[in-house]
Amino acid sequence: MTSSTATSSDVAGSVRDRHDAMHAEIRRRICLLDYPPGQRLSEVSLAEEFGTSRTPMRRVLARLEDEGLVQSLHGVGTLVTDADIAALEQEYHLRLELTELTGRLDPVMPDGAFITELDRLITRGADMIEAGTPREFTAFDMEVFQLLLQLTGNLPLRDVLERLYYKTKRIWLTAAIEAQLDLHQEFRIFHHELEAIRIALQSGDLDAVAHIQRAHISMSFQRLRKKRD
Amino acid sequence: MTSSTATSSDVAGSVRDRHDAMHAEIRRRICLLDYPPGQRLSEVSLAEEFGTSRTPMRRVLARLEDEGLVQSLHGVGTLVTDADIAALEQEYHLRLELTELTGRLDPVMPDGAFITELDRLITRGADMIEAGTPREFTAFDMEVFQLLLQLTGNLPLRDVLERLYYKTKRIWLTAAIEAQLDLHQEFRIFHHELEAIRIALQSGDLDAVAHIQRAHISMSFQRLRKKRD
DNA sequence: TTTGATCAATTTGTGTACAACGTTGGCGTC
DNA sequence: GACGCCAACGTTGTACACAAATTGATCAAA
Repeated sequence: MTSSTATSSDVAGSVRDRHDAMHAEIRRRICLLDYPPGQRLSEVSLAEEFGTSRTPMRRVLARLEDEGLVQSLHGVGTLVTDADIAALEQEYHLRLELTELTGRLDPVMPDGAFITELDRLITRGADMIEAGTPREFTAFDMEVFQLLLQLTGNLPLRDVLERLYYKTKRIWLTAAIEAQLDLHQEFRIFHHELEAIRIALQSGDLDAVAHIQRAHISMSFQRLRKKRD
Repeated sequence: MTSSTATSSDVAGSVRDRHDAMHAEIRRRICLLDYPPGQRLSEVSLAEEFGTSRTPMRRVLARLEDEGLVQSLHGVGTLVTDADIAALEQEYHLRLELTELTGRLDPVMPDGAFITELDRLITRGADMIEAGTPREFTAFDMEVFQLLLQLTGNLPLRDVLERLYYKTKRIWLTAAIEAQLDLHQEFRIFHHELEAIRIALQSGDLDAVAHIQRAHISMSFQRLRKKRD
């Protein structure tokens, strides 16, 4: 899960790896709506679950707060942040542009393992079109995102895109469910996107891959906005 | 999620404001090379200086670590991160593109107070060309950056640009000093840039302002790279 | 002199008790 | 019945004591 953390130096990163693992897991739960917006998280409960004390858990939650996924209020609790439409719009616009940048900044031509993994995901996605739940679809979407992120070697760009993804995806999902968006149609469109990306990859055109992603992110947000009216 | 985070609700943000103030101050010292790369920071000393204990200070340092300005090593200390040329190059490329975006994503037409402040800074910069020290120049550069950042209303973009600025500026400065770059020439060029920006602002062309900034960031990095050979 | 191990000192990481703060429910009064 | 006060409770923020880890010095042996 926390595979490619590349704690540059040595084995001393074991402590940091534990923190990263906790952070990734809680972030995943928030994105999968296991912790829906408004949910109150308990520092002591989470600390006990991960077999540690409040101190390290508080550091993880503080990082999630800096990333805008939770908000800690003195005397109240640590709450999963709720939808902020204005912020969501700004984050989406920025995500569009940054996604396009992945094709221009340090593009990394994928190796065989990458293609194999992508094909595996495409097949899994095809099976999921009919029988998939929203939760499974979101988990699938996360995996695809993490894979395609490797197409740029620009690490700061990766970090920013990852942050924006986790901050926008769950809000999009809650809004999509609330607006009764046709999720099965979304699955089909996503499947088409992946096939288009695969074709572009076979041509070795990473810039095209980036623009395909950009187009689909844009359209996805447009569909949601149209449905909300 | 940095400085101007509009502590949404009420006075309860006083605690958070204290943290933000400590964070901004230490970040400033790092950027001004008061804490040069490799410097070892003491949690207890900093805590005492800011009139608090290690716990809140550790949270501030953890945030600085997430931003890549320091690195904490168990049993060793908290060290100001050193130059990483490969990372610097990636950060600069990303900064270029994001700076250009400020002219397209939620551009904010400046009001009178903004122009007044810009004129004040330009005048101060002119006085500094002959008599300014590298430290004063950097502090001046920081003020200009913070002001021009207000030309975009896209908050996530602001956050990312701010992070990249503080991560790259100090490394550029150390490398510039080490490569014996002509800092007075850099001052003059910067002064010209500000006058060009002022003209573009009078035309109300925020996209031009963004491109001027982009061009100067690019050229600044090019001059440094040429000097390093 | 060089090399090696051992130990003390310093630093970050963790656990825990307590303070600060907001919420909620009950109780009393109007 | 409605409104307001207040106290008890739960939660986050802070302080401090201790554990874990690395570094540097010191000393002994080859």
